[in-house]
Amino acid sequence: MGIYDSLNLEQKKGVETVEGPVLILAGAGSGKTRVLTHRVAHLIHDLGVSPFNIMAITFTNKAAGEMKERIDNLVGMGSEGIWVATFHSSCVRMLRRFADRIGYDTNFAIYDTDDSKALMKEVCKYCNVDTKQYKERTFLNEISSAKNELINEEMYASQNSADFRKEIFIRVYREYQARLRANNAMDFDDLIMKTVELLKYQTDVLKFYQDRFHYIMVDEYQDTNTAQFELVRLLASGRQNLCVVGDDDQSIYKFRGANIYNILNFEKHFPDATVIKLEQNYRSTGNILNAANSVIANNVGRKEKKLWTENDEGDKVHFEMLESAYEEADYIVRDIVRQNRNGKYGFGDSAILYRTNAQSRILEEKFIFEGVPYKIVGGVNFYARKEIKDLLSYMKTVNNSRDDLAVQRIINVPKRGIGQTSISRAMDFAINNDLDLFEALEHTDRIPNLGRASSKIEPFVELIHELRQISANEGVLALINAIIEKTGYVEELKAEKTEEADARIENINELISKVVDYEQNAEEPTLNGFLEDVALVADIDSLDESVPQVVMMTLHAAKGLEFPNVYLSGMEDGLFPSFMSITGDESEIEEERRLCYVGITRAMKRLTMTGAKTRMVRGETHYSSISRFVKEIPNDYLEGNTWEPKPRNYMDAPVDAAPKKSMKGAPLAAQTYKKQSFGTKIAKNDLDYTVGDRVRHMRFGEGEVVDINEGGRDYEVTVEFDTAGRKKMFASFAKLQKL
DNA sequence: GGTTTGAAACTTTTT
DNA sequence: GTTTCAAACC
Repeated sequence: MGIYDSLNLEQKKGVETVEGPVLILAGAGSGKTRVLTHRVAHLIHDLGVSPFNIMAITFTNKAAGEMKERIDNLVGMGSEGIWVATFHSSCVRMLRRFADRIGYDTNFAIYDTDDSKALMKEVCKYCNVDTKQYKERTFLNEISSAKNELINEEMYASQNSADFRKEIFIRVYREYQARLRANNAMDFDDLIMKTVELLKYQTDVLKFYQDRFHYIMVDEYQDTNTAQFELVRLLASGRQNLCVVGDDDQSIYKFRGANIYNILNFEKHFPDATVIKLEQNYRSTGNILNAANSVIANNVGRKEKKLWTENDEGDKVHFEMLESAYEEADYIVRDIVRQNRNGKYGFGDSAILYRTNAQSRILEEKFIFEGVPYKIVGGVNFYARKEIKDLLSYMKTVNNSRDDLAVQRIINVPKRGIGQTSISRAMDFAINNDLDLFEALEHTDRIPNLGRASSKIEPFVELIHELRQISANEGVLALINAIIEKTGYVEELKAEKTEEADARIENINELISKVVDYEQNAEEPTLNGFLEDVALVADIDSLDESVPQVVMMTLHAAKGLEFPNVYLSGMEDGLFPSFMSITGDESEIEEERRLCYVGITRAMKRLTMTGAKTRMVRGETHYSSISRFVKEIPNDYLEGNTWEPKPRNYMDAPVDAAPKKSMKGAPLAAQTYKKQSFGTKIAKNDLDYTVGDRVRHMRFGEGEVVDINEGGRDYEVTVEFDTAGRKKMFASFAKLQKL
C-alpha cells in the first residue's frame, strides 16, 4: 500500500483495529493524528466504508480543520462526506435539524460567556439576589457544572430540595433556563446537554444518527466531560465502533468540567475494549523528553507509560532566573532575535508559553520595541470587543429578534435618546404580556408611561425591519454594510480621530473580511450560519502557522501544537503552579504539573525555561522562588543559573505592603546566586516559627502553627487559621510571617 | 437622559 | 495596573 509503511507497529495496530471499542493512549508527540487520519484512509480505501458513515470529533475548529486537510491528502476525492467537527458544532448541527423536538426555533442563538453573564445579571435582579453575597459567576459556575454532569434545572431542583441553602440556586437555575428558552438561545453547555437529551428521549433521532455514524473517533479524549462522554456513548451504542485517542497526562481542563475518569475507566465502560499504547515520541530531543518524563513522574494515579525516543539527546533544557519580569522578557526576546540572526531558529520556529494571559503584555512591549513580528493567541477575544459585539448584536437581532439581550445591547447604539428608564418600561411590558422585547417595541403605543420615547423607538424598529429585508434579499455582506451605513457606526468612530477609534475601525474591517470569507467558503451561506461560526470559534483557531512570527499563548492554548524552539516563561511558584492551586490538595498541583508536562513536550529541539524573582501583579510587587516543577528536573537534563533565597531574608522580604523604594534595599542585596543548586533544602532552624506560634499568611490571615513536617526538599507546615480553617502548605512559598 | 468621575474588583486556565 | 460599575452632576 505504501501509505502505512511509515507507521510503527503500535500505530499500525491503531489503524487496523476498527471494530469495537478502542482506546489509544497516545503520549505527547507519538503521532496520534497520523494514526487517526490513516485509520480513516484505511476504512475508506481498504474496507470500502463510505465517508458518509465516519465521524471524527475534536475540541477546536483548528484541530478539525487540520484533520480534514490531512485526511484529504491521504484519501483525496470523497473525503468531504466525512463528518469532522468539534463537539459543539456537531451538537449545533443536530440541534438545528431537530430543534422543534425540544421547543426551539431552528435559528436559535448561541450565547457566549459574556452573553450568559449579562443574562445572569438580569436573572439575579429579577430573583432579588444580593449580588454582594452571591456573585453572578457563582451561579454560572454552579449551573455549568450541573450541565456538564447532565443535571438539568428540574433534576437539580429535586436533587437539592432538602438543602435550604440551595434554594436560591434552584430558583436562579430555573429562571436562567426559562429566559434562555424565551430568548430562543442556548449557552455552550446547553449545546451538549440538550443534544444528549434529544438523543436520549427521541429514539428515532438517535436511530437516525446511529444509522449514519458507523465509525466514531474522538480526539483529546482526556478532556471530555460527562455530558460529552454520554453523547459519544449514545451515538456509538449500536455498533460500538468507537475509537478514542488521548493522554491522561495531558488532561488540563478539569476546571471546565473535564472528567479524567472517562479515559482512566474506559475499559470499565467498554469491557471488551482494545487498548493500544503509543509510547515512541517523534517530536522532541532526548533531553527534552527526559525532562518531561521526570516532571510527570511525580504524579500518582496515572496510566503507566514511559515515552521514549530515537531522536538525538540534543541540548540540555536551559533555565534562567531573572531579576524581574522586565528582564525576563528582555532575555527571551533578545535570545529569539539572536537565534534568528544566527539562522538557527526563525521567528516562526519560536513560541513563548505562559500560565496566565496577563504575562503577555510585557513580552508584547519588548517585541514592539525590538521590531520582531509576533502573534498573541487568546487574551481579549476578538469577538468580545465592544464594536464587534455591537455589530454582531444588530445581526443577531435581525436573525432572531427573540434574543432580548442583543436587542437591549443595540437599542441605544448609536445614541438614539432611548435611556434605561424607557428600556425598563418596555421590558416590564414585554414580560407582563409574554412578549419578546422587540415585539413590545413594535407596539410602543400600548406601553404605559413611555411618553416621548416612543417616537425615538419607532425609527429603530423600522431600521431592523429594513435590515431584515436586506439580509433576506442580498445576504450577509450586504447586511453588515447596511448596518454600518445606516447607523453611522464607522462615521462616528472616524470623527473621534483617536488611536483607539482607529483600532476599532480596523477590527470592524476585519469582521467584514470574515463575512466575505464566510460567504465565499460556506457551502450554503446564511446569516444564521455566520453567527454560529462566530459563536463557536476558539482563540487558537485564528493561528496561522505559515506566517513567520513568534507565537505567544497560554499553556492551555498550546496543547496539540509543536515548535522547534520553545520558551516556558514565569516558572515561579505561585504563578506556575498557580497560587490558586497551592491549597494542600495535591490533585490541584497534579493538574498544574500536567500543564507543565504539556508545555515541555511542545518543544522539538530547544527548550528554555525562565522565571522572574520579582513581578508586578495587580499593581503590587510579588517575590517568588523557582517553580517546584523546575526543581523536579534532574541536572542530567537541565542546565543554567538558579537563585535560591536564604530563608531568613525571604521571611523578612516585604510581601504585602512593599515600599516601592525597597527594590534595591537590603533583602534583595543579601540574596545569593548559586550555580546548579536545584533542590536546596531549607533547614528547619531557618524557619523563624515553630509549632504553637502565631503566624500571618498573605491570603488566609492569622493563625496558629499546628504541625511542621519534613517533606522532601521542603517543610510542610500545618496552620489552623482563625477564619480560613486548617491548611497545609510548604514553608518555602507560604510566606508565613511570625507575629 | 446622558456624561463624568472615583472607587472597587480583578486574573488561572476556555468550547 | 486595568477595567467595570455606581453615584453625582450636567
